[in-house]
Amino acid sequence: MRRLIEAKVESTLDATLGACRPVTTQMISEEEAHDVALVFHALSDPVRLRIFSIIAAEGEVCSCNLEVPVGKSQPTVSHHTRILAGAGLIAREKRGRWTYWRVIRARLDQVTGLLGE
Amino acid sequence: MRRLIEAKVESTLDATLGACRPVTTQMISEEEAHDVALVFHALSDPVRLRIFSIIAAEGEVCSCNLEVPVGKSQPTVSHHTRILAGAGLIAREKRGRWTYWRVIRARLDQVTGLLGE
DNA sequence: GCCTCAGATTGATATCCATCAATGTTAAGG
DNA sequence: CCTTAACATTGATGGATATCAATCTGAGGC
Repeated sequence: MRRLIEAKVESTLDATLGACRPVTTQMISEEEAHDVALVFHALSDPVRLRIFSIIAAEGEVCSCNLEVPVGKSQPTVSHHTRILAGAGLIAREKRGRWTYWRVIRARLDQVTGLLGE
Repeated sequence: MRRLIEAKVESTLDATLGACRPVTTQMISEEEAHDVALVFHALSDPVRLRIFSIIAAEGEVCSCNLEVPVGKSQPTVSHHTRILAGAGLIAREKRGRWTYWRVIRARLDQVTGLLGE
C-alpha cells in the first residue's frame, strides 16, 4: 500500500501567474481510501478509543471487564468491539463463556506506516 | 500526552480461576479521548482522506484544485477542509482570492506518536 | 433437562453527518 | 461602484450511528 503522506519529488515549474497550478500527483485510490477510512472510523469514537486503549494496555481483556471502565451498557460495548473487530484492529477469542480481546498489531502497524514512519 | 498503546509493565498475578481478572490499567481520559477522536474522525471519511493525501503530496494546494480530483461540489470540499482544519491537521493561508492548504506536520506526528513509535 | 450467566442481536430513537443548491462574503480588475 | 471569481455559510435531506431495553444464543454447572 502506498504511503498516505509522501513528499512530491518533481516540483512542477510552471510560473503560477494569476492562477494556482493544478494537482499533478496521483492520489490515494477510492478502494484504498475506503479501507483506511474504516480503521480511522473505528478509532474516531471516544468510547471505542478508550476500549481500544484498555485492550492494548492489558494485552488481553474480556468483554465483561469493559462495561464498568467505559461506563456503557453491555449491548453498547458489544457494538463497539464489533466495529473495532470489523476494522481489523482487535481479534476475538472465546474461552468458555467469556470473550477475550487483543489488538492485532499488524493492522495497527499498517496504519502508522501509512501516516508517517 | 500519554501513549495510546502501551504494554503493561506489572502483570497482575492473581490466579484467574473461573473468572476474568478486572482491568487495572489507567485508561485514556475522556478529554484526551475526545481530542484524539477529533483527529481520527477527520481522517475517517474517504473523501477527506483523499483531500488530505493530495495536500500532503503537493505540499500546498488551493481549494479550487481539489474539487475535480475528488469529484465533489465546492461546498462539499469546503465542508471537508473545514473539518480537517478543525482537527488541526491542515492550515489555511489566504493569498489573494485563493485559499491554500498545507498539512500541519506536528499534529500528525502527535497522532503517530500516540499509536506506536 | 434446567438454570444461570456472558454476550450477541434486534428494535426503537435521538443525534450526527455527507451532500449539494442557493446565497452571502470578500478580493481583484476595470 | 460594478463585475467576476473563489470560498464560506445556510438550509434541506437522506443516510449513518450511538445508545439502551428487550430478547435470543450458547456454554457451564447441577
